Amino acid sequence: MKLLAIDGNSIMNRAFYGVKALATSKGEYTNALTGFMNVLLKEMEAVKPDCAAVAFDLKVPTFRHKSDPNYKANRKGMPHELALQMPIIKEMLADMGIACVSCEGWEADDILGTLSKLFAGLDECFILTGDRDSLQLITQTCTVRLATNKETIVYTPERFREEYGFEPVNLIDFKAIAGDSSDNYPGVKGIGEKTVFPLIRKYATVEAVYEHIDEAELTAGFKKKLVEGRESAEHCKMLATIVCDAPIDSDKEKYLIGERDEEALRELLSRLEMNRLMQRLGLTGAAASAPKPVKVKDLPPFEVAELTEDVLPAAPSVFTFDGEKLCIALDGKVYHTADSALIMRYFAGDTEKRCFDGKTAHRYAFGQGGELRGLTFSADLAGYLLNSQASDYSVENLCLAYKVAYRSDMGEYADVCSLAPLCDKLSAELELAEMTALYRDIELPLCEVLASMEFYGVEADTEGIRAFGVKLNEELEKLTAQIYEQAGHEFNILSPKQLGTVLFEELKLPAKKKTKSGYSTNAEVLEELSGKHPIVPLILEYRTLSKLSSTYVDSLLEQVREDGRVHSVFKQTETRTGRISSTEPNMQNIPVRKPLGREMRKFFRAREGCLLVDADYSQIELRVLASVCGDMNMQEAFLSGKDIHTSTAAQVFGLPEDFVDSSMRSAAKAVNFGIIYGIGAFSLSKDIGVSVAEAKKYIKNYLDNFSKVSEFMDKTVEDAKKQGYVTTIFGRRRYIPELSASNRNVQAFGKRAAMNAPIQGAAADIIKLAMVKVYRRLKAELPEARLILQVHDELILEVPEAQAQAAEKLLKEEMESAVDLAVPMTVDAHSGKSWYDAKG
DNA sequence: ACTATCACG
DNA sequence: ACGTACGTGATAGTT
Repeated sequence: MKLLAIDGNSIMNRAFYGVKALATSKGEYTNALTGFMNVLLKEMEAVKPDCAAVAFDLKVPTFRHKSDPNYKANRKGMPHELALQMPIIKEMLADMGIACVSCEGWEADDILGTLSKLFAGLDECFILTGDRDSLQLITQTCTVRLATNKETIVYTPERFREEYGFEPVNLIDFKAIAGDSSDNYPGVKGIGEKTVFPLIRKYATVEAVYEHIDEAELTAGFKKKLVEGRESAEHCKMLATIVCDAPIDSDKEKYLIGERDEEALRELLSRLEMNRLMQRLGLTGAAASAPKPVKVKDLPPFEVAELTEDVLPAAPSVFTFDGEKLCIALDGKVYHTADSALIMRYFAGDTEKRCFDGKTAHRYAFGQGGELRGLTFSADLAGYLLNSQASDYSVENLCLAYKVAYRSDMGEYADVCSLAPLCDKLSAELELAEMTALYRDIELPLCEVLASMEFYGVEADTEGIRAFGVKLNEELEKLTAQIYEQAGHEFNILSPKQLGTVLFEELKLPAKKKTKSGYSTNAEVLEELSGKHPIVPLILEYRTLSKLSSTYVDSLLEQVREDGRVHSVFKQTETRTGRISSTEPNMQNIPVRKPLGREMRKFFRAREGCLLVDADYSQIELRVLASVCGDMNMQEAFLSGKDIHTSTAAQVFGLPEDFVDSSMRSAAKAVNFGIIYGIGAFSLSKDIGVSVAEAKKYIKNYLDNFSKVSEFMDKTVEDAKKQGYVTTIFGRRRYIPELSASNRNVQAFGKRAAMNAPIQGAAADIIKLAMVKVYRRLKAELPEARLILQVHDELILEVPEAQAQAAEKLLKEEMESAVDLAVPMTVDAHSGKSWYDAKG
């Protein structure tokens, strides 16, 4: 028989620290559970055992209070966030038919040892742990599978010998002398691994080492220490030895993997919102042969029929649409059709509709020269507003998360059949979370705007791009030759590994080892090295050009459609802050900061007879901050139309504005950015090239001058801790589970995210609202003008030349008046034939 | 699938 | 003692 024996504590611990903070919408922690199950399933797949057992320590983690005298003693134990997940994993394992073994007074290690003895001989045993202690258990039939952050290392006796140079069983002798800080036994003081390796390789055991201590090749000092530490070594050998006779059940049959209790598992995983795992276990979806939850089984099935002219709904209905096939659910019946004329008849009707993925339906309607009317709900958008950090807003997942029966019994119509109760539930949740207005007035109408932007796209000058690419490639070839010459040989310049070897080993440039896998060669490092060797600037140049060539020339050309335009996809449920994102291609990161890259923007242009009208908010995030924190000093700068960075510099440096020079202004600019991002002195100092102490002074001066900003940040973090989320002025939420993590860095990140979200999020709300308003006014007043792009604080229209001026005025007006805050939302607008020209 | 890098706001 | 600013997407190299 094959046994997979798992060190439950060790793997849970690894999973807890290795998997980012995860929690359910109710705040229940799930990261260790997720990590554990991922490893478990992977190992089951690899080992294919008949038996399995998970060993746990029985030291029950207690929830001691600070006033408890034992509090300190417990501090090094398990963090609460992990402790809370321990009983759950046991329940989960039980539901999976896997035995959990623990034993009063015995550690998980000992249980593993005992199991390995039980399954010795004709059986095979695989021990899964994250702890190298167990390597002593390796035998011909017992393999240790060591879980690391990346992969599982399989330790056979051969593999162990290769690495350590002695037999697995002598690991205890090694540790007895070298000690083990994590298990807290000292070994022999003053003797480390380096000294012990040759000793154990030669003599194998502690006893033998002392027997031959006179002939050993050791300095007198080491010998003395060894002799003095003899007692400790012998004691530690006992501590290091895993005991193999724990009183556990010795009936092998008891460890056979049993049947899963699918019902219980489904309920547990669904409560924990571990949807991917459910899928992996085949507990959801039409494909699952598992018995359906009673709820669904008892519901009456929908009658399925082809949609025809005479059954076009006159009453409110729900629909799904995948780009070809329309499915409508109404009164316990599902109607479906792929007939575009019929689909458009349905879409054009004013009757109330609720759906999933309204953007796709809208875009299809535009493609057919019509429109979708009467849409009052799109479930994906509601799911996104309720929890912007979920990764999947499918109907199935939403049903799971909001406890609505998913009608998997209806096969391909499962989504549409589940949709009406799901929308009801989501509407109620939006109301509870006070996001109905945000939903109704911004998010839902925006999906039509985005559909329109995707449908119209933006014209791309393929000839121009091609020619630009040719020029780049000529330059790249020259650079390649020069770089090879400087290096003395050919290599792959884009390989960080090879480049690192060339720069830091062959050319002996000073390295700061930064990344996990080797030398860091990013632009920041290379900039510093720029004067030290002529190859460095060549490489920087090569990187720049090759980025332009691969990302912005080659791949862009592939994305231009037959109509000569690129139709980016604008994702509305992607970011945690409320921004939209852009893909295929990403039109929100087209180069602009450096002159050469900026040239790219000449290739995005208005179609014949049109101009592009471009408008962007000036300092929208700082204006939002000034407004929401109520700092009159900061507001004054915006109200009087001052340059905010100069004004900030004057205050931070305590000088009149006339005395602020450009380096002071740019330092102040960095401080302003830092404030928005949740400032840290270290990063600020790195950014502007001053000492950390100096940076600290800047920050203190800033916060002293703008005291309301400081108060706002503190209060925001407080609120986030109390409620679990922060909100924007429009009520958009972002949950910050990281704030209750035990890891300090994770917590620090949570704080910064909490400070940033109300600002970045409000700016996103504002431009989204502006987009809806601009879209509506254009439709009414300048129907030939199109909103075609959004770049976070910037909107771009394509407008017939004669109407460009009017459009520019309209655009500026609507953007500036989208919200009424304590400071003006100033907008700069320009027109031009290309994006380059229109950017001003 | 992950890492390093770099493009944008 | 330790790590280091918010939010994205695309590419090429590496595992």
